[in-house]
Amino acid sequence: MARRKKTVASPRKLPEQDRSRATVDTILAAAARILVRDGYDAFTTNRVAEKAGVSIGSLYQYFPNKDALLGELMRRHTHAIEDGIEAMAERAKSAPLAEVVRIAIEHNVRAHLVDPELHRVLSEVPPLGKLDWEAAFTERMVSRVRDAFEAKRAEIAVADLDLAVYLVTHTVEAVVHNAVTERLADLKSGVLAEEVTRMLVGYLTGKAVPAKRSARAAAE
Amino acid sequence: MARRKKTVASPRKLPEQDRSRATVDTILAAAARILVRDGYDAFTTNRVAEKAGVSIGSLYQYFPNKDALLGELMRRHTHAIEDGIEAMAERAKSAPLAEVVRIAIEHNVRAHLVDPELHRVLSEVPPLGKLDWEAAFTERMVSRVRDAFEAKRAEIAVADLDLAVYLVTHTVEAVVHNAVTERLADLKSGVLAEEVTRMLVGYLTGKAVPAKRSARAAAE
DNA sequence: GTGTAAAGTGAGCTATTACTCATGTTATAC
DNA sequence: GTATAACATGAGTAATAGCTCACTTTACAC
Repeated sequence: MARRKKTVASPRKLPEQDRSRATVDTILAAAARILVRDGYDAFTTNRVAEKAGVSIGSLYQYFPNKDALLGELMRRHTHAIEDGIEAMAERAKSAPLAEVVRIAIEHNVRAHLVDPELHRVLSEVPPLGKLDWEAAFTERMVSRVRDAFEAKRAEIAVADLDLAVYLVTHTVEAVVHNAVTERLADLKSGVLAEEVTRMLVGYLTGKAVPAKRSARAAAE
Repeated sequence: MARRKKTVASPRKLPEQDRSRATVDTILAAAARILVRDGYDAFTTNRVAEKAGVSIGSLYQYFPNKDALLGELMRRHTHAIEDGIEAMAERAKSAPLAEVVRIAIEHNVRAHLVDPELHRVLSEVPPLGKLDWEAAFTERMVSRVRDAFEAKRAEIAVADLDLAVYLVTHTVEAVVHNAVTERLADLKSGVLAEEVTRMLVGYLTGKAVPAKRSARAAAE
């Protein structure tokens, strides 16, 4: 490392022609590839430029510093995830408690399955840290879940609502996050989501929730 | 960074006199302090030596490289935690399921409350990574919980025992880990442990677990 | 076709890091 | 008291990181 003081900041120059937009994309693609394949240690600006097939000069024409490059990578990944979050929040409004929990989990699962490896690396990256990035997801989830729980207060048997929100959100985040690398099959099949839902709803309502028979038939 | 290839390795020289043992302790104390207060970026060997009030030469007399210093820090912290783990495992053997879960949580809480800040930083450190270190705790917990669950199989209503073990261990770890920074009061008072126990036991047995009025929520 | 701005280049500067080694100081052995 | 090993020092080295800048090439406007 040589210097590291600046924060993210906006691109030094906004790409105007298609050529340069392509360059930016190439750089970001190379950055992601290096991060995923070789880890953060190998993630140097020179290496990114080399792998992207452009000169470092070009890289620094569009990214004022290393953190900005990382930041843009996060921005784009986040953006790719957030499509549909509003739709889910909407669905949750008029849904029963169990469905709210299920939706929260589903959303979380979806977020983790958009380029899972990149997601994982980004969440472990030091500079802006999990504290700035992954925590942002959790925080947004927390506030949505909070709202939903308040609306369904009557159905919830837990005395301390804050604690309930904390437990639910962090359980979901952690279980799903780890499942990406440890139980991917259960994640994709929905088995894990169903099990966690049962656990959380049971806890929240204070009543046992019977297991559905396999797969996840919606029927009733 | 200049070089970084070697793995942990043992001390270059074993301190024989009290003077040098004190030096080693001072170095480790400074290392911990820097990690906790200024983060991993500030954790350079020169800085550690400076803050410890010894020369870098001395540092490298007892630690063959930077990772070894970090490794020893982890070793000592781990050691401080593991006192009593056997006693707990023993207690768990003859305990009912609910008690097994509670003991697992208690152990985890205890582990996180031995120098909580250091614990957190160590678990986020890149080199040996959470993958080598914190995961080691979880893994040991996983295997103990597995054994305990198998012994109590009859009481457990969850079909997939593997999944149950996975859910329980990762929930405990994540919830407790985050609680250190987000809900320390509930962690220390035992409220969080009780709540998580209720949630997990309810899930495992398939029956709702009534809230106790233990600890601090007096009358009924 | 010519002027101008965008896009692209890469040698090299500066800062910093992990680590060495020749040398000095203190404690123990006898 | 002296020899010897343990302990301690810190200026210096090699590697590598982030980033600059003087310069060339390409595309667009007219």
